[in-house]
Amino acid sequence: MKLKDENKTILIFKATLQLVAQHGIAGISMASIAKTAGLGTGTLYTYFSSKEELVHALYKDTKKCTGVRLCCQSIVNQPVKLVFREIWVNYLRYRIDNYEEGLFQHQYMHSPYMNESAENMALTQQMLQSVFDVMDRGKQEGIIKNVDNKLLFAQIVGFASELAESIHDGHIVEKSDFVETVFSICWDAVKA
Amino acid sequence: MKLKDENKTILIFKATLQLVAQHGIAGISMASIAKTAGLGTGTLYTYFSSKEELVHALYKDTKKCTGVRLCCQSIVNQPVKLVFREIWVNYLRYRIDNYEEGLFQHQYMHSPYMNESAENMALTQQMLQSVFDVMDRGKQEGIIKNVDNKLLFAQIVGFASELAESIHDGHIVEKSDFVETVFSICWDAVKA
Amino acid sequence: MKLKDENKTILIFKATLQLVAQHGIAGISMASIAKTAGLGTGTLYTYFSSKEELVHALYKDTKKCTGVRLCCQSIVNQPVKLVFREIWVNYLRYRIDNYEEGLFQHQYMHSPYMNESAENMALTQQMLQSVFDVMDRGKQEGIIKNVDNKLLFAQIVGFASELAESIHDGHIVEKSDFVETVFSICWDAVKA
Amino acid sequence: MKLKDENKTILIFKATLQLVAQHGIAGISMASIAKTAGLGTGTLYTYFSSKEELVHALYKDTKKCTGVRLCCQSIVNQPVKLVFREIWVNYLRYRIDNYEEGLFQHQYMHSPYMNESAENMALTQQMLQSVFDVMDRGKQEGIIKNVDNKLLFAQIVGFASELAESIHDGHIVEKSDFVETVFSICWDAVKA
DNA sequence: TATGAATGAGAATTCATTCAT
DNA sequence: GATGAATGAATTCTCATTCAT
Repeated sequence: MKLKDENKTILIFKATLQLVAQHGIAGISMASIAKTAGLGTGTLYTYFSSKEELVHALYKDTKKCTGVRLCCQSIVNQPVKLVFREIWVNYLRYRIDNYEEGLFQHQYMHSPYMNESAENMALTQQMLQSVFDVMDRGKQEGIIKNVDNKLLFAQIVGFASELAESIHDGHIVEKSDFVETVFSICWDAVKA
Repeated sequence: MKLKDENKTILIFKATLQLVAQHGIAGISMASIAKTAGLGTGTLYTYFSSKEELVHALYKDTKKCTGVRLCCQSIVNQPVKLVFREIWVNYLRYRIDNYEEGLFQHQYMHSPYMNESAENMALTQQMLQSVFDVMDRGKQEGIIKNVDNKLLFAQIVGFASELAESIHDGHIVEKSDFVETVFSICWDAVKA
Repeated sequence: MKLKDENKTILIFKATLQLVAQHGIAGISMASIAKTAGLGTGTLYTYFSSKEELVHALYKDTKKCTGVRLCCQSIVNQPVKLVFREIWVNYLRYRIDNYEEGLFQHQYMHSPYMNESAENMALTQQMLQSVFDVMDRGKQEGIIKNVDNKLLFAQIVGFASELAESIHDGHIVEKSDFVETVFSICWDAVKA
Repeated sequence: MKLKDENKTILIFKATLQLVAQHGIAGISMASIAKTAGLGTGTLYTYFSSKEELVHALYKDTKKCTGVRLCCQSIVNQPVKLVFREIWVNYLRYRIDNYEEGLFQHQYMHSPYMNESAENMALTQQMLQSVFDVMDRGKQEGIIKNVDNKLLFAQIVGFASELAESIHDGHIVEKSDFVETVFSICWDAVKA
């Protein structure tokens, strides 16, 4: 008896992300996913009961990864700017290196699949909180602008997203001082 | 594209944007566009020879609008910060008020339709240039960071996009000092 | 503009009945129905939203026909035996001449489609009542067995069904005195 | 069909009959049979080389049982009415108590599986003959209608079938005098 | 020109059967 | 021998496009 292969789930996820990056969420078909993953079409249904379920599961999976990347407990007590830098650069790195996931998440949220279940909402919220915590500490110390966290958050996320996209599209090329430069822009935006 | 009735073209564009906002570019069908526009399916083919052409035409149309909004010739000789503010706030306003168009453009660029014809490339470039011009002037005057324009551009576009999206999703609510606050963040990011 | 063609519904029903007679309810596919009806597969969905709906609609349609055949208002005041004979022979004729419909109804009732909606239940009940009425009159007149109507009904329906089936299968061949003979059997069964 | 475990064959037959009763012959899948029987899908193929073979084997099996029930050699020399009653009541009992088998047989005969092999034909014929023999004796004794045996047979089989079905569906409820009553109807139908 | 019924290619999904364990 | 994961052909259903009215 063959056992269900955890590995295959990853294979399917990878194939799906790749196809979404290439053709958008509109451009994926179960047939193309199966082919890309090197599986039979029927096999997909051993792991996911429908295309919809596959997409939802993938969203949850990538979202989980995003969260994990941002939360860096180890340095949480360091100076605000350092923590902030650590978090943001981590996030930026993640968005650049996992462009496909970011794109998928964005497309998912504006797709017929969008359903942002309570569960997924919670994941997002938890990710947000760790950033808000640092911001609040920065405000108390008077080194971060005293404005709605959400506005600051929009700035840092939007900037990172746009950078990742531009790099992916070849409009921006990473140079040696890239991280230094973009973080200085980011920090100036949020600092008091 | 025979322009039998300019009015109907607008009707079709509006219906398409609305549907893309609701269900993503993956979720539109000629039937649903026709129904939403209050037309027969066959009628769409009087105005566009195919679904693809419709989507491309819509992209070109919204892109043209974006460009028009950003280029404010009248004040081009005012102080850099003023011009910059004018351009960015205009853009932000546009992204907020025409959330559907922004979303459509983003989905288009990462979809099977993406074909970013030479013509569309030129449109984008032209839009960019007007912003780059101001930035260059600001650099000469020493009031804007002396870094790659594309990085600064990523910041202002990414921020505006994220704000528009957050407002649309109800995560951020516009208050009286909204524009003031977000522009101060934006300016701090780019200023020297 | 082409108008929806009532004729096509009949075409589809006929094709379906024919295929059910040939291969059973298990043996019908939308493709085969379309082909038999001389239509495109997609066309079926203009008339019925799903295979299931098609099957339900056909059941309702054939059931309605059955009811109409049995109710012969014109002779309802004639002597019991005459009315009874009229009804039963009509029914028998119907079952023989519309073997496909009878088979379909039977298969429907024992199929994944079986859902016997309240509406369909009502149709059946109404058909039953007209027979029960004659039986009751016959009992009052002392010429029909004083037993549960349902038992007598089982006899006349079961006999007719079996005859229709045997004729269809070629096991029984109708001779000149066929109706006379089978009705005498039927009447002896129910008469007091 | 390797008979590795006679027990499993029965398990499979039972599961199949149950599923056919629930969902019709159209509604059975190897997966559902395996699940209902508490076996793996692959296991079915140890006992039957294909779904088709399984269905044919089941038909043969139930048909064999039917035959056995009807042939009651012990009383074959008793008075005609007694023998006839014995056979018919046996058959009725069988149809009521094994409703699933009767339904399966009927669906089988009008399904894509219907192939009524020579072998199965012979089984049916043999069953018929034992009934025809009694009828012929009854005719000689002048106590049974002198009409084509097949017509009389249609009556007794059709009646029993309909009764079994009505009881199964809850339309008829067996009371203490049930057998007495229905046999009197049946006998009146065939008696001279 | 406007319409929506008709079409069939293509997408999602099911399922009999095979095969590795 | 028993199992259930893997497979792909077949099935249901969707949808861009055509065409009769």
